Amino acid sequence: MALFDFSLEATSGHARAGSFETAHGVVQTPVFMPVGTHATVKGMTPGQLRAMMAQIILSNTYHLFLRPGVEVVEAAGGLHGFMGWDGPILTDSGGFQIFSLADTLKLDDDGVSFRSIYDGSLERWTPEDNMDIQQRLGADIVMQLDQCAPYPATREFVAQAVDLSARWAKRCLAAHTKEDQALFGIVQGGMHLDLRLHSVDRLLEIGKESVSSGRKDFQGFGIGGYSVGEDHGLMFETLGDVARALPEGKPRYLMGVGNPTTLVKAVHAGVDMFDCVLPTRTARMGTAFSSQGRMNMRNAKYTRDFGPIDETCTCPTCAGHSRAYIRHLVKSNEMLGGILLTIHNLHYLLGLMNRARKAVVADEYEAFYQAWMDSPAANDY
RNA sequence: GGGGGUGUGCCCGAGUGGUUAAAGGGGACGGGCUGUAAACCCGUUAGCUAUGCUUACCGCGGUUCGAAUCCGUGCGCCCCCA
Repeated sequence: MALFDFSLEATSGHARAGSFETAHGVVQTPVFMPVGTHATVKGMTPGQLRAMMAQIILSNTYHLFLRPGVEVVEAAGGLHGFMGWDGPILTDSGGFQIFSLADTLKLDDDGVSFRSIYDGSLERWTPEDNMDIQQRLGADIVMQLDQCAPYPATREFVAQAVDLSARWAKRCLAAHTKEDQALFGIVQGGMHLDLRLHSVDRLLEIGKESVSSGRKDFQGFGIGGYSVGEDHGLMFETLGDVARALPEGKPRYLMGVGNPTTLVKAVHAGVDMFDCVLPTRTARMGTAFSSQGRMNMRNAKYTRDFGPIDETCTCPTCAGHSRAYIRHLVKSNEMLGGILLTIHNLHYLLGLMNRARKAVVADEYEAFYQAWMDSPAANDY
């Protein structure tokens, strides 16, 4: 099987179980990708990530481009060599950062100018620049440069973002040459189904044209522009139709979504891949995921609670440390608190995706989904 | 024994006559976090029969229309000299 050929191994309703190969190993879906923005999943060593069976991690072009700079990462042998992680890596293009946090960005037909969050210096990317940077960073999967519309936004604005993203998708695809690296296109369109479907059509068309001229196709698709502030659940009014409009034989990656119930529901809708800072960030802030729902470990009720965070959890944190101890660490601002909770939360989400995959393979996803929705864990998200 | 200083809400601490139920910080308590500018941000923190009332700045007494703020006195603590 060629690199990145998506093998759809089982389906259960709309839910899918698949796999694809990268130069750094196989990825089995559905999969959650821990986020390591600055070439590190905050608080985790690569060894710890391996131990919790993280299959693939995400890093960020925007941040690495600004610091330490592409040259440094490239000289270190690419991201894998630089950070000491030999498993698959996906880099986001940085489009999300440019549009969500740079208030001084300037958009023109050819590209985007933006200011560094670190020192305010002016930077400029065309889609071709972005591809060059991501190829040199050397992740296994890279994302096209796109424009992520905020929420709320006018329909006109969202439509314009769809159009720009599609034009950039075409240029990214044309500029991408690295053979052992996959390029994913990104669907935009906000909460408008027709714009979403139009966005999908544009991407499929672009891929087709590229293939017919003897060049490569997108090897998967990101679904961007959700979880940008809209009401909880609004996404699901369109997500299923969007996911299923994408080709069956390519992985579908819902970008930036990571709370447990949303993952269960999105897999139900036909999504294969996820990334999110939620498990790691909330861990550092003192929140634990559990089969009983979210737990704020700062709460006084855990002061003398010497049981594990989650009785049903098999992670190292739950195996060796009590709620009372973790509460104490968090309250004392000890870094170990964040580390232990990060281990636990990632283990929890990775395990959830693992169980989801097994349910799909057994063709029991509907029951799995229902059981989740009826469980106390579902209420809290 | 003499001289000087000081005593504020759970803690530290600002405040020297009214706009002070009392700044600020800490602690405590609660909430938030979704392609990471986040080991971060926000709120609450005297009581009550609660758009008002009561109690509060070491105790007691006084000055004043009005005192955490001024005076007297007692007590505690700190520093210097003997």
